[in-house]
Amino acid sequence: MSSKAADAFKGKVKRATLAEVANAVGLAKPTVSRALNNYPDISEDTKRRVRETAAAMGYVASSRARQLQKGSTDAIGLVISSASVGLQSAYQSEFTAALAAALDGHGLDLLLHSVADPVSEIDTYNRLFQQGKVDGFVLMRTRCEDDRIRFLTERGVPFVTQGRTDNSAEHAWIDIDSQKAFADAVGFLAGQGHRRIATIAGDQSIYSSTLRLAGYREGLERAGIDFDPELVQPGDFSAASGRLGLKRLVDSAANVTAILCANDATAMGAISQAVELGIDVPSEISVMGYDGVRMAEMFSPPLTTLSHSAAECGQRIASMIVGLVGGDAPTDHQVLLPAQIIERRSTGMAANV
Amino acid sequence: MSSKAADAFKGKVKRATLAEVANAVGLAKPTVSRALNNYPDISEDTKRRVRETAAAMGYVASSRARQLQKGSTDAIGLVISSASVGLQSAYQSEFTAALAAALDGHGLDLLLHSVADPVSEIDTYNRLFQQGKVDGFVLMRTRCEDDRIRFLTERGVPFVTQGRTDNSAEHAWIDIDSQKAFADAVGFLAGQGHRRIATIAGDQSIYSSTLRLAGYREGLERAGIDFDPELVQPGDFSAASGRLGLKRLVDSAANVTAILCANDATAMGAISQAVELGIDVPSEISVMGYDGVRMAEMFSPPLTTLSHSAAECGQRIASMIVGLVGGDAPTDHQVLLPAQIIERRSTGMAANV
DNA sequence: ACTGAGCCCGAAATCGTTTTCGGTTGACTC
DNA sequence: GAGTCAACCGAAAACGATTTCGGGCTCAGT
Repeated sequence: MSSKAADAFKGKVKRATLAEVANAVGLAKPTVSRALNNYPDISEDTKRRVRETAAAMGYVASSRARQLQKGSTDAIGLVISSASVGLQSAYQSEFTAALAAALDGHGLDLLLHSVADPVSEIDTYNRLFQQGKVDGFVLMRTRCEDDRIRFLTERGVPFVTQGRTDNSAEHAWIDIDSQKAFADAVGFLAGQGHRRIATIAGDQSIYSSTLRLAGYREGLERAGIDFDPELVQPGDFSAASGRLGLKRLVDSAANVTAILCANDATAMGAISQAVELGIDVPSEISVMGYDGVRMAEMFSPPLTTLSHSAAECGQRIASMIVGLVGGDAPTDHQVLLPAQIIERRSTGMAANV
Repeated sequence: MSSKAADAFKGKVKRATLAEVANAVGLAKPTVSRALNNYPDISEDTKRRVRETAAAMGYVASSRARQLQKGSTDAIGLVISSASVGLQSAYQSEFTAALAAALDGHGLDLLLHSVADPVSEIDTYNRLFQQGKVDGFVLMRTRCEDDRIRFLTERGVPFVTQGRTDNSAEHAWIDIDSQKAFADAVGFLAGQGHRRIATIAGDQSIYSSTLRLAGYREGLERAGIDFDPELVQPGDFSAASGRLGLKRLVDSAANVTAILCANDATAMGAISQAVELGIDVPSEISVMGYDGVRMAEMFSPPLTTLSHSAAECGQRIASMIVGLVGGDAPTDHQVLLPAQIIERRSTGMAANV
């Protein structure tokens, strides 16, 4: 039964080969190859003839063979760890989709590989590249000291990170200026009369989290507000950490009137906790997110957040990686993008001063 | 500058080849190949020796060359259309992550390809397979009459769909029993005293939407409630359609006390609209979702929904596709999974009877 | 000592492209 | 009319693995 299916399958799947096309059109393989690849030393007439028969035969060049010969893959790798957030995060998946779309524009595919065990992460990068499955990588969620980056840099594997690191001078990266964004956000909240502005931070091993925190302090300083360590709650980008953070802030009776969250998920968690505690957002407490995920708009109340374009980020990364694979120096590709405040209804004027 | 980088890159990236390993260990290529692939006709001693030197040299077989010879790719394709939801939907991305993780267990990679223009969708499937970039496909969001399915079936390309279609007897699929799920949901709501139970449907060109609607009617009938077409709002799985649907239902003064939404995003949209309209959920109106996305738990109020395991779905699909690529008949792989009600706080007893 | 059976291993072909390097043509010069 | 130069095209090698086929060994059996 199943072997019959296999036979049928094999029968139908037989692709035309270059040699067959060459034979049909009465030319040699190399000629057909060059005609199809539009080489200048083939007459227009021949090209046309070749193209026609090739099309008629439904010929599509085997990328396997082509890759073997040319040495490149036309695919770039993205490894997500199923243990941690991976695509679970709305932002990550929006970004991934944008990236895939942008890569398509360059004729590249995105090879998505999930790794269960964080320990074997490096190994996966190595294998994927050594096997010749990808020409380079895109790294998400860069950590302050990121083993992956050291490893890839050492072997000269092309990659671009989304987010900087402790030694981002050395590699290609694209990042959102989250420090400025957070400073702006604090300024925005201060402008609404808030003085007791708390933050629920992200995972501090992620470099960007430290930047966001730095931006928070910078904004405070600029607004002439003293920094109060009590108003900094730890978090990990999860909605759960938002819930917990808000509860702690409320329990601490620190008179917080506004909370700046490390990302939108955290903000949503914080709000949902607030609602449960009978605290109104924004009249009693303002909550602000970061990332501008699609869902934020539909939340109740719609989330005030700092937004940046995942699409543009994807576009930029795509052309960066193309450049890198082409031999550009990593240091030639370092891009900082701005984020802007999107005011919705989770923030408002400070209540009691 | 950049050429220097390219040189450095090329220098570092030089992989060991089979011939080199063979040379180093003093054996012929085929022997080394078979030793590495653990063929029975190679002595244990030789295998060990080969493995050791291979490891020492950091040899990793080029999958390009291997694929060319063996004819298979060890990758399966997932094409998302950037125009429509794609990975934007929380459920789709959770599912994608689960799928990637499950495929990894079978030594397969997931090739993610984004297509901007829906018209070129079929063409993309064709090219990806013809080029030999993938061994098969996973299709998400199957439509009632799905061109992709006809196309792939005709050429005997292995694929499994997530969701049935009008002629799902012919192909491999996995699906959630959304019809039963919706019938159950209606029963659940009826059990809480609701009689005016509305639904905000999904895109009716998606097969599953029709099933959900059928389940809704089935549940109504079973609960002895008359079907009222006025209580069926059109939608498209978006939060926006949830907002609109709720507004329409409220405006119609149809005394709705419960709304069953096509998916979680729609439910969240409906709730956010309700809140804006000053309608309390669930005391004035109960809202129920479907899919059980992670975010639903953190919503305010936490969403009552119908949940199914994306992880299991991914697992099953992975082994199905492996079977299909191995030559199994598509009809041998058809799986229906149940969903179960997760009661949270967006639903409650009917208010005024 | 000779034969046949296993056990190991190697030579060469193969997968389907692209590249390198020439080799025909014909037109065009002087 | 020999020589030069383009313009086109083809033969063979290359990419790096796997598979097919067959050939040395060793060792037991007679």
